[in-house]
Amino acid sequence: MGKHQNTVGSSTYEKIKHDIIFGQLVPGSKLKLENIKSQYEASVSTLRETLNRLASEGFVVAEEQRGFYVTEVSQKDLIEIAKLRVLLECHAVKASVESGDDDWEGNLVAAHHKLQLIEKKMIAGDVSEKETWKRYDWEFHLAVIEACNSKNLLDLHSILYDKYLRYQMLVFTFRGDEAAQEHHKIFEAALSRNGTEAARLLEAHIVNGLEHTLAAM
Amino acid sequence: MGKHQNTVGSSTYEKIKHDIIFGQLVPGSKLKLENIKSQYEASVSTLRETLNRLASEGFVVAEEQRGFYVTEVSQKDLIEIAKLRVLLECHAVKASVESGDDDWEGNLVAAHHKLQLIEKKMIAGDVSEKETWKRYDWEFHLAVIEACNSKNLLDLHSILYDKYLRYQMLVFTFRGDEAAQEHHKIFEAALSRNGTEAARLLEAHIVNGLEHTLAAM
DNA sequence: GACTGCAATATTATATGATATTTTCGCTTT
DNA sequence: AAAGCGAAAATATCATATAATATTGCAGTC
Repeated sequence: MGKHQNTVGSSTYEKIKHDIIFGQLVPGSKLKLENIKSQYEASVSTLRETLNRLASEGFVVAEEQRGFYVTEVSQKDLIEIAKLRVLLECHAVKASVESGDDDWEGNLVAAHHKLQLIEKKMIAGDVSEKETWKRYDWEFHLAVIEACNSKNLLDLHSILYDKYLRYQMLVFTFRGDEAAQEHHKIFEAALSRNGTEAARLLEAHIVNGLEHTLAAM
Repeated sequence: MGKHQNTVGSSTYEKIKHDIIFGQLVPGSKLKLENIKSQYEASVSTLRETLNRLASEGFVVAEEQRGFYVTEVSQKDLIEIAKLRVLLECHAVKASVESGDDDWEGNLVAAHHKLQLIEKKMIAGDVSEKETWKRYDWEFHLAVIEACNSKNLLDLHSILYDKYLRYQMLVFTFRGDEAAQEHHKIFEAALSRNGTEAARLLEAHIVNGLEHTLAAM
């Protein structure tokens, strides 16, 4: 069902964002329009649209009359992002387990199942599908909070997740079995509608990931 | 001091954002490039850059190959935004009173003083400086949380404040003395480093504003 | 001889109008 | 009515012109 990219604009947006998150575009480097023009096969106007969008989201820094730069990384920034993710995601999970319906449960079960499958593969040593794994991780975390009933909250969370992901990719190391077990516990708490417990587990999960990443930086 | 933005791009960004927040551009209306081109005196490419930025922030909705629209308003959306503002701002104020230094205190005192001055004028019946009043309100709320030590948090809060402000402008009615007293109490709690109390007062302040706005919608 | 300040030059970002696609909408035909 | 077919309108993209910044080279100074 490969969703085909319609416009040049949206596909370059996806590509550049992907390249920032997955480290192909190194933090702090300058994005000279003429250079990236050939690399991403789009005109300057299209690229400027894209870079302006990414700047609003914080993946790119736009300096007036001086061009665009890939946003720098720092331990301080990572800590801020992790804390915000805790704040938003824990709040969201409580709201979500309160009002999640059968569809929500079904979706959550599916997302958890898929995540577990790929985590088993990864633990067994197959690291070939790093990006698929991260997509399933994203889908699981989203599924948990999706019934929080706030589009605004989900939108903010989505950007924070991507920023956090960028740091994880920067120092890529697999936390393996530990993370898988945390996911499973979060899943159980959410499904049994224990919002407080789910939030507690989620916070621990994010903080553990943070410390793992900080240590590797 | 009035720092002047010199590029066409940044000044049209400011103008369009202002016109959305202050209701000159009505919710849901289509932003046809040719039309707004003459209105804002910028080329289509420049306008597209601007509209893409505003779309990332949520003030504009971009529909692929179908153009741009001013984001719709709804009671549900307002409630979501108010709740998020409570979540972020209350978290921030606690962190801020923990680590605010003398500069922070000085800034806060100044911001509170200016806000009180204009609130007195407004209560006395002078409604001519609506925008100045709102700027001072913003500066006060920012001053309270500014020492929270998280640029990411302040950035998110800034956008939420503007979204909330848009709803307040939509149904403009002055809450007067009541809001002024709330501000004063928040100020006192923050200055005496009582984070929990400041957060409690802040939440009440935002919720009161929300109810006031909802009732008028 | 190295350092500072300044002007000429090259590079880069910004802004624009023109062109190519895509969508929309009215009209015809079934 | 519903489907199919253009013409008109709007969006997306591009190549180029303009304005700003960065760089280079050269003089004058310490």
